[in-house]
Amino acid sequence: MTQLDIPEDTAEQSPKLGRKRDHTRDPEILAAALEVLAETGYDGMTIDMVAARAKAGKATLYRRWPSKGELIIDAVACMKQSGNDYSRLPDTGSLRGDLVAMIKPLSIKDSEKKLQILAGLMSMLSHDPGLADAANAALLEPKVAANRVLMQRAIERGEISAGCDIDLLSLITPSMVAYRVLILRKPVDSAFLISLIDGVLMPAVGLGPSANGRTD
Amino acid sequence: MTQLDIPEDTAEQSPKLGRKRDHTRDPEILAAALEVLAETGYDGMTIDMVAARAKAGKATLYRRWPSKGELIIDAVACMKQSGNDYSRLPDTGSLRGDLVAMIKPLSIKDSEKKLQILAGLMSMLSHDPGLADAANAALLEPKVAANRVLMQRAIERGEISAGCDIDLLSLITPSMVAYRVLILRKPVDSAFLISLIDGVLMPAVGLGPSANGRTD
DNA sequence: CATATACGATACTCTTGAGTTTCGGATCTT
DNA sequence: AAGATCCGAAACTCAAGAGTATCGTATATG
Repeated sequence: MTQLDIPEDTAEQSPKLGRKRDHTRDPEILAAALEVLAETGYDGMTIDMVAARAKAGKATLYRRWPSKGELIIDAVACMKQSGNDYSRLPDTGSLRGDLVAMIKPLSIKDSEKKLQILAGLMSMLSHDPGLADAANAALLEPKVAANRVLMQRAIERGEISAGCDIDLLSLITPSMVAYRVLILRKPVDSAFLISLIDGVLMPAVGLGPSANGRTD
Repeated sequence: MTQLDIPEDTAEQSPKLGRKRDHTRDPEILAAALEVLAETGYDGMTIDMVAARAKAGKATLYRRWPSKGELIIDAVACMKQSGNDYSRLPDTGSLRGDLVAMIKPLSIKDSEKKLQILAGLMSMLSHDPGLADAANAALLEPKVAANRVLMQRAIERGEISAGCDIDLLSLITPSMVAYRVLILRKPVDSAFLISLIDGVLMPAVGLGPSANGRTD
């Protein structure tokens, strides 16, 4: 259990004899598992649901993964690839500009889907630390890391004080978005995110209402 | 379903004839349900577990609640009474003093227990809005409301600007504590909470590092 | 003491879902 | 075309848990 690295993706064993091809269906199956997981939660989700969603046979899933638990661990771990791409971050010259540039409808939808998956796993996180780390690494940490990089760059260019608690501040937006989506069940819009930037983050890094290039 | 008010607590019907007493066991049973819920989550929890924990028979639970779902709805709704008492809030004269005065080991333990209960319910909140509202009202909103009152008083005494987004700021501590407990699974200590107060909340309300009575 | 009621324990039914097996058909290799 | 292998569908086994029913007991009333 709790094997989180993904040793096989494509081209797993040596293709010996006449068979169609290797586990090419894996991506569809894992995507189907994530969809069902987001919709019904881990306990509500059944293997038959995943198989039907992927238009695959239940036996196919069990030929590939030993159990339901391993399947979802694999599915969550594989999320690190899919979803939003945080490898090329905006660089507008100001921290506020960078943070605002991160607000995109696609990014919001991606966050909401990831949070639904997280909600489906939540009750297991306390009992399986490995799954908790994997879920965090795949679902939340990418966004947190992006925030951290933007703030670190702002420190390096002398825009904000080096005394800021970057590790703390980079968690604020993700945690507030999670609260709003999962608990309050309100939509996340750019107005909410701008409020966080201007009402919380900018003051916290020492850039008060008059210390930046806002036009409002 | 989703009947959230609690019409009976003690003295429910007219005691007609010779029976021991009415549903005096209700509090123990509901407390047991909350314990099991926090430990195993809604789906992992069984009626037998709750009955055993409360040293009651399974039939007793079904004589009192029609289903497992109704039992936990009742249990969550009844949490509004128990737990920390936010009716008498500190009044130290300064917002920072009030916020710091709210930090107590007992309050932290209470929050962590409530968050475990929340985690156990999380996957159902998307499918049952009534349960989501009840869980929020019982588990998180009391603390949020307390924060809001403290900030509102700071506005009224002229300590902070009336332009602060109090409804937003009062969510920061709860959401960050939830993130830390449920996702990062790190302990909540006073150092973390002080960091939030001094590194996030105070700057956001316009009380920078030199504008308050801190001695550090 | 007699009676009625609520309780705890336990045995029971019934549904659901995890995991297994079987089988016919499709596809790739040779 | 022949053979080997993988796949999807569906029938199957098995365990667990929700909810029900029964029974002996304890207790309060009268």
